[in-house]
Amino acid sequence: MEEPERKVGARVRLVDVARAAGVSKTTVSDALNGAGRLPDATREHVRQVARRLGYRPNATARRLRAGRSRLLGLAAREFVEHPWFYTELAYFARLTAATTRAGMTHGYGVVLLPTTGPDDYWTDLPLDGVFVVDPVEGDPLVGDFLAAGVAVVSDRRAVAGTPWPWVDFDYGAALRGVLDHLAAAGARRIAAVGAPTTACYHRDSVQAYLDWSAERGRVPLLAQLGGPGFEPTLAAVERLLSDPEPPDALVVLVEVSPSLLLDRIRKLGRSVPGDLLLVCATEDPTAPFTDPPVSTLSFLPVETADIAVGMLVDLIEGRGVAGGRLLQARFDIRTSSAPRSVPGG
Amino acid sequence: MEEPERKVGARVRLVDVARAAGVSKTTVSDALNGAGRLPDATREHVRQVARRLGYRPNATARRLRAGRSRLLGLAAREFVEHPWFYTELAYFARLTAATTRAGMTHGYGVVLLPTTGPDDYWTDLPLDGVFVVDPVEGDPLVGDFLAAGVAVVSDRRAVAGTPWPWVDFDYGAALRGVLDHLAAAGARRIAAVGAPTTACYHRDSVQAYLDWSAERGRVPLLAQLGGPGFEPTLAAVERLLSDPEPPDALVVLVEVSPSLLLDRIRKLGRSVPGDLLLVCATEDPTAPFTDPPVSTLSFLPVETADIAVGMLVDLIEGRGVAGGRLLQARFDIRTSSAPRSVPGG
DNA sequence: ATGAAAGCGCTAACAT
DNA sequence: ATGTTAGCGCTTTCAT
Repeated sequence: MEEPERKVGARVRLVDVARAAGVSKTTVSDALNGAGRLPDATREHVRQVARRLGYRPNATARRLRAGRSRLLGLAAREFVEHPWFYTELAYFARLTAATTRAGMTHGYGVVLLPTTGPDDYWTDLPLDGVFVVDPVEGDPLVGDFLAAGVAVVSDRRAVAGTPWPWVDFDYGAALRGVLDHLAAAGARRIAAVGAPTTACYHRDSVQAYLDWSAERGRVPLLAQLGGPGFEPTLAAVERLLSDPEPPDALVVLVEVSPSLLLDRIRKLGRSVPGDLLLVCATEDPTAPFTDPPVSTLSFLPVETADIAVGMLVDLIEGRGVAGGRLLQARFDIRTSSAPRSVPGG
Repeated sequence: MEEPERKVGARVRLVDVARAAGVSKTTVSDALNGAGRLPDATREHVRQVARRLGYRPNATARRLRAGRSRLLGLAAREFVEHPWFYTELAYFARLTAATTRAGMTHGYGVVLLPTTGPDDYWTDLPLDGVFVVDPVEGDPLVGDFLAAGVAVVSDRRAVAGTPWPWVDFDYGAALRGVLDHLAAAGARRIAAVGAPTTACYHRDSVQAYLDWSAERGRVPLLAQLGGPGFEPTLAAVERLLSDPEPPDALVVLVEVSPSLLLDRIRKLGRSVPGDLLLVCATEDPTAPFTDPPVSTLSFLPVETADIAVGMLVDLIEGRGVAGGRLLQARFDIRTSSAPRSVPGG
C-alpha cells in the first residue's frame, strides 16, 4: 500500500529498493553483491525487498561504472567483399559456438559482427575486444579497433609480426604432411582445390602445394576458387577430374560437405579410394560417417576459440599476453586416402 | 606541445576534445552528432580536433544515457538440457546469420546466448530484447527476461496464446502437404523421423503424421530421436528401413545432411527415388545438388529472423506489435520424391 | 551561438 | 554498521 507511485512499465532501480527497504543505495548494492560488511539480517532484508519489487540491476550502468563492457566481438574477414553467411561453413559454425561458450566461461557476451555493413556499425558497439578471423592484409577493421582502444586477437598472422596476439597454424607443414601421406599411399598425380583469398591459410597452403610439387618434379594441378560457397568447389573438382592427365588424388582445401563431394565424384564415374584418394580440410562432423569415411585435416576451431578468447580476456583485464600461439593441425586418416596397393616387401 | 598530460593508454573522452578545441562538451556533442545549430566553421573545427586526438565516443555511456543498449539476444532452446552447438545445424546457422544481419540493419548488435550456462549470465547481459527460438513450455528463460523488462519474441507459440509476439508456421498443414504429395506419387507406406522434443514444431508435425495416417487407415512407422546430432538420425533411418514391412517413402523432420542421408540409404541397398521416396525438412543448401536432388520442406529462417527482429525493434522502440505472424512453409519438390509410376490415363 | 548543469543507474571512496 | 558523495562518459534541457 505504501509503494511510491511509479510510472507503469518503468524499471525498478537500485534507489527504489533502497527507499522501500529504508536503507541507502550503498547498503543495497553491498547486500546484493555480497560486498561490504553487513549483518546477515540487513542483507537478507534487502534481498527480500529487491525480490519483491522485481529489481534487476541495469547491466549497462554497471558496465559503464566498471569501465568495461564485458562484450567481445567476433568477425570473419574472409571474402569480406561478398555478403555471405559465414556461419554456414562448418569451420565457422564451430568457431562461433566455441567463441560464445568461451566468452561465457569468462563472463563475457559475444556479439557476432556481420561480414558487411556500415563502418560506424562496428565502432558504435560497446566492445572490450574482438576476435578477428582471417584478417585481410592491413585490415582496416583491425586498425579501427586498435585505434579505438579495443583489444584485438586474430587467428592468423595477417602479416608476419603483427603487433597484436594471435593463434595460428603452420599451414605449409600441415599440407606437406598430407601430401607425403598421399604419395606414400601411391598417388602419382595429386590435384588441389584452393582459394586465392586474402586469408594466409590459403596462400600458405597453396604455396606449400606448389613447392612440394616442384621439389619432386611433379606438375601441379590446381584449381583456385573465386568466391565462397560449395558450388564453385564442386565445379572446380569436375574440372580437375576431367583434366587430360587426370589426378589419382585430391586435396580440397576449402570447406565442403564430404558426402556431397563424394556424391559428385561418384557421378563422374570415379570411385574413392579406388580411382581417387581424397583428403578434405573441413570441420564437417559427418566426415567419419560417409561411405567411405573421408580423411580430414582439421584446424581445431574449438581450441582456437578457447585460446583466442583467453588471450582477449587477459589483454582486457590487464594481464600481459605473450606474442602468439602456434598450434598443430590434426590429420585424421580414414578410408578415403587408404593406400591403393600394399607395397610388397 | 600543449596537449594536457594524460596517462598513456587512457581513452580520449568527450571532455578532452572540448578542452582541446576550446569549447564546451555540448558543442562537441552537437558538432559530432550533427545536432544543434552550430556554424559550419565550429562544427568542422571540432571534428578536426576530435579526429586529431583519435576520439571515439564511449558506446556504453551513450547507451546508458539513451536508456537502451541496442543489443539483442538470440537463444535456441531446443535440447536445452544437452550442451550442443546449435550453429552446426543448417537451420540455426542461417537463422543466426540472418538475425545478425537484421539486427544490423536496425542498428542493433546481436549477442549469441549459449544453450547452457549459469543463470545469472543471461540476466547480466545488457539486452533490450531477445529472440527465443523453440522456447520450452513455460520457459524459465522467457519468464526471466519478461520479468527483467526485456522484450521477447519467439519463433514458436510455446503455448497457445503466448502473451508475447511470435512468428510461426502451421506445421500440421505443411506436413500434410508433404504426405499428400508422397501418396500422390505412389507411396503406400510412409515412414517418418521426428524428435520428441519440447519444440512444438516436432510435436505438431508428428501429431499431423499420426492423424494423417489414422485418417487413411495406414499404420504409422515412426522413429523418435532422443537428442541432437546426425548419428541418432541415421541410426533411426536404418531401423525404419529394416522394418519387416519396409517403407517406400521417408520424411525426415530433423535436420540432417541430405547427401549423408542418401549415402546411408544407398549403403542399405535402397535407391532413391526408385525404392524410396525422400523428403527432408532441412535448410541444408546442398539439397538441390545431391544425386538425386532432395525434396525439402523449409521453414524460412531468413524471413523468420527478419520478422522477429522487426517485431523486437518495434517493441523496444515503443511501436506496438500485433500478436503474431503465421508464415507458410516452402515445399521444394525435387527428384527424390518424383512419382514412381505415371498412372495411365 | 554556446555553455552550465543535471542526470542515465550504478559502485566505491570516504565519512560517520 | 550504514550513509553521503563523487563520479563512469555521455546527451540534453535550459540559460545566457
